[in-house]
Amino acid sequence: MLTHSEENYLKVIYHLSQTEDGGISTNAIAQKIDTKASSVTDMIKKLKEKKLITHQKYQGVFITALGLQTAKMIIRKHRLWEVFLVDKLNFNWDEVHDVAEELEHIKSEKLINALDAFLGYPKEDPHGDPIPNAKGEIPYREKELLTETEENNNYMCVGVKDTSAAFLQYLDRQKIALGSTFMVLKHENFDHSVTILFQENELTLSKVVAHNLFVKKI
Amino acid sequence: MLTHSEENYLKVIYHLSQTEDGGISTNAIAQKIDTKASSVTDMIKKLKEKKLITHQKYQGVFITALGLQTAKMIIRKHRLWEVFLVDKLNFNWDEVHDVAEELEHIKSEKLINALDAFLGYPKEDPHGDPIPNAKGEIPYREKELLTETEENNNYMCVGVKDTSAAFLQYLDRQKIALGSTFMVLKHENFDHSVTILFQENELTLSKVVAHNLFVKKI
DNA sequence: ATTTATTTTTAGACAAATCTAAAAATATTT
DNA sequence: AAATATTTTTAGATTTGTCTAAAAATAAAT
Repeated sequence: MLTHSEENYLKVIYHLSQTEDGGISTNAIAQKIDTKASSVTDMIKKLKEKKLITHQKYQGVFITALGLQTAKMIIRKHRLWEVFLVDKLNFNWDEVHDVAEELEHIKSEKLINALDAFLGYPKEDPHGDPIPNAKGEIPYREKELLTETEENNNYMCVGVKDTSAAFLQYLDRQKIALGSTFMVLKHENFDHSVTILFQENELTLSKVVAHNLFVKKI
Repeated sequence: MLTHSEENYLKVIYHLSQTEDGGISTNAIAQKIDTKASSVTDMIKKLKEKKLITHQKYQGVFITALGLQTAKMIIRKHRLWEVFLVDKLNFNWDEVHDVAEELEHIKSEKLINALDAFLGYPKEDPHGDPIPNAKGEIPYREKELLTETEENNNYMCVGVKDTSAAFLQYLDRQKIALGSTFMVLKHENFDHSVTILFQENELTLSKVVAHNLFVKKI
């Protein structure tokens, strides 16, 4: 049985493991959790003790198979709760993160599986991130960043990389939501902005925006 | 902002205040929380510091107006989550307590009010306990213990005093649920058992059972 | 009204999760 | 390859919530 704090660390280590190849550094974890490196070192000992990660001094952290499975179950809970908040309680997608961050620590397998069924076994959360099933399997969905797209092709928005309220609210103002479709007109070499044809209007998205929007060719 | 532990203590103090007249003793709290009197003394200092209770050494604890309102909001959350678990996730009424005990600490007013609306502003939880509204008002419902009833009158089961899984499962086996109706046939002087006519059968309930069933004359 | 019993509080300790400051190990630079 | 910089760990302190054991206050009983 893990504490809230242990679960938070494990989740961050899992996410970092997705993009990093080697071990995860103490500093990388500290930065994500917004804590001091010394606190991370302490927590590493606890997670290692519980066989969720491997670690040797001054080398990075590696997540174990047990850690991986455990992390996926936490992420499963987080994302299912997000779906609940949006689909059932009419939260906006920029309002769900903090509450889901609390709800993900509720310990009841029956609860989360019943919630999954109640929601109709959703495959993705409100930000387009995949929801692990009860076994920990993560559904794959084709997607690429808007920055990687080809001109004169049609795409559908299927996810966001940055899930900050600021970015999501920006998308709201542009009327861009998951499921929105558009044609990519032009990649601007100069500033890497992307101009799209969306709802009969030309819309230019900055490099930062384009680099945080996941799309799929249609 | 209160910790989980502070909220648990406050809730217990609230419940004890409902039945006790004078101040709530350290020991009474310790027994309910299943902890040591010294731990209670420590926590009393914290709750007093936060103006949720008043207390002077060796005298009992009294809950303040602020403490009362805070406690009601915790109970509101607990009971609304119980309704959610039973109505939406098909939990049985004997399975909801522990999970609701965790869920009640989730801190989001928006969440709880949205949940309330989603559930259709229920007045009572699955055990027949009243749910405080967003203002903290508690709907009153007429009820009495089965032990207090009159023979040859009809009653409806409207609540349980003991919410333990053991008692609730006993009621399940007898097919007694909230809303069940029956006629009280006989109060046995000898052992204070109560015989009722329920679903065309005579059923004798022990004093313990009868003393934990809330009913309403119909 | 003393003595005895119970309750409550205090004092000191411990585990969990954090911090600061300093030491140790590793990386980087010239 | 030595000097410098960065990262990581250790050591010791703090806060929260708990505990045990002893002291203090209150309640009960003879």
